[in-house]
Amino acid sequence: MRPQKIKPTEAELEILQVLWTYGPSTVRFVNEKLKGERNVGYTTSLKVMQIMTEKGMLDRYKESRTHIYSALVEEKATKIQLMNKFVSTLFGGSASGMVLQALGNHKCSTEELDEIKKLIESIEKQTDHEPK
Amino acid sequence: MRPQKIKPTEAELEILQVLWTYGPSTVRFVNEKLKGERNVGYTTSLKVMQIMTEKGMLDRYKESRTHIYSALVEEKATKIQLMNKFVSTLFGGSASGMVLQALGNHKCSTEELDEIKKLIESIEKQTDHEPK
DNA sequence: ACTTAACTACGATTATTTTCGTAATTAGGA
DNA sequence: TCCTAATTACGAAAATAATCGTAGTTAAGT
Repeated sequence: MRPQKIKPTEAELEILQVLWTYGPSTVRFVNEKLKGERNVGYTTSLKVMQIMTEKGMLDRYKESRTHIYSALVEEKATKIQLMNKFVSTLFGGSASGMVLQALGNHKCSTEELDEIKKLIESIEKQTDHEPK
Repeated sequence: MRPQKIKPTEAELEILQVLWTYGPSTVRFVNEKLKGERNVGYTTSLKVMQIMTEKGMLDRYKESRTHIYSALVEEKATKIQLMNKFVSTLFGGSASGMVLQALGNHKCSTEELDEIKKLIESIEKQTDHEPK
């Protein structure tokens, strides 16, 4: 009953990331951004984006000679799904297990840590008042 | 300068997960576990494990007619590396960003949340006393 | 109208990963 | 010892992903 199985490849994910961050963009723009990270040809990006469009991950419209592409798959839903898979494969489905690992091995600012604490407290409060 | 680049494929990761969880195992055992999740043939598992051995991810020794395989790549280090990549691709390198997302969309027990809080506090304490 | 630069379409190649069939090997029981 | 069932080795096909060259198209400026 779920909307659809979203399973972007590595290359597709990079492109989605650009579109999510900057909004609807041309192939040229996306490719420039990707080239900031690694070496990738223009037609390579073009091809992947065409395939993504076929798959229904992207939409596009023509503006003058170029196409403007935009993401059809939603950022939040996609990340949640990828994280679910990640957590289930590597941490036996335990989100807290992953969180402990993540916090233990990344530098976080005090502000970030505070934000997490706040979230935890709000979750705990909810649980108290609405025990389901 | 790092030991090596660990980049297990999906199938390899599943196998590592079994070996990490249950310790040194036969192909038969690993394959049974995998079949609990999805359909996969015996020789398929065998082949992947042979390849992993070639790559140096697994070691094995012969016991009677069967081989006993064990993971050579360390569980913690591997997970950390995979998480780093995951966080950097999907959350712009912000671990706290991922944590917020994870906590917001998974069910965690009160105990788990408390454990996370404890960790955060201990990190904050460290930062206070050893400002680097 | 012509030229040019940018863009798209598309096929094809390469690389990687996953899968499995088949033959050879081996140990244990009849 | 011989048969059988389990196991390994190996090659190769199938599936998936990533890459790029080339040809054709288009619009903008001259």
